[in-house]
Amino acid sequence: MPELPEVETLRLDLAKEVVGRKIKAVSVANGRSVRRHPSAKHFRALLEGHSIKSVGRLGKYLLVALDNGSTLVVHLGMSGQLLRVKSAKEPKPKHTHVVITFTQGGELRYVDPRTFGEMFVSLGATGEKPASSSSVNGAPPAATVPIRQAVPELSHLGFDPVEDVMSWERFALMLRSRHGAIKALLMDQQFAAGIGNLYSDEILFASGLRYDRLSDSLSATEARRLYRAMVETLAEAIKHRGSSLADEQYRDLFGEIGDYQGQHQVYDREGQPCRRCRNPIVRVRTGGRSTFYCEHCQV
DNA sequence: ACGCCCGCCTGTAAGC
DNA sequence: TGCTTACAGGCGGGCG
Repeated sequence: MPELPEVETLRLDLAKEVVGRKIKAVSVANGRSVRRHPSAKHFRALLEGHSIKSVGRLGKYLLVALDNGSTLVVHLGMSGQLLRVKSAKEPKPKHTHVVITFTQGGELRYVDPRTFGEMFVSLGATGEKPASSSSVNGAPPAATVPIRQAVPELSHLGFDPVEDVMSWERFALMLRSRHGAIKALLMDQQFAAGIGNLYSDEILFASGLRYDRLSDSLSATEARRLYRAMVETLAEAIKHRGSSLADEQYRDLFGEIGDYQGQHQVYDREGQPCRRCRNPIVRVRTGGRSTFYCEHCQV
């Protein structure tokens, strides 16, 4: 379940560890992880011989920019891990589907037991080098424009709550333009990119809002609280290097677990006392997934 | 437009 | 103890 904070933690470490490295070889052990390509060979050929220029992120997608203008896109799905190892001799974990070897030594391994995740190389909007960093005046936040040009496959994604700063008034307007349960909206990647089941529950607790409040029913104060809670909760989780739960197995680039799970107010805390009011945290199932909340603190 | 379900997957854990 | 079942849920697609 890596969500925005976990992917951002990976991005920050990748930026330090792999930028400037040249891809010597790529091996694919499970083609399902590169299913957008006609073959594993096709995927490999697009990567081999190219150097890594920078590492970006949009929602839950990692964007590894290469020196020829194409972008290696990585999504971890439910159980994906990206692991940086110094030596190829280190034992390979089960379900290691893709290995990228660098000319300078060391390798990057993509491990994903459930294969919900994927990797693919995007050639950009026209298959040519994307424009450097020109901004488009008006509506969408400028930061997303180059990314959307570089990776048209991700053009359906909404704003990134960490990268794309906006006024709470604008956010309130976006809420009012939709009708439906607020939790489902937060998790809708076409609305906001990067929030999943865990962080939507934490954000809603921090906002004092129930998961089933209708998005167009929020007062201006509530919308402002939700916006601030969204930005602050995600930022705090990034500071703590993301959440690792007992069953989930999120690991960072070095195989280490995150630290934010200890800060959780509601997620995976069914029956435990609310840290604010001591009433037990409630768990309900909606749309096939669990929602954790406090009946007293969230209205 | 929205809610809800399925299929895709494997590892873990609870239930019988 | 051993088998079966449920659950975890991101994402895309379908249906009502």
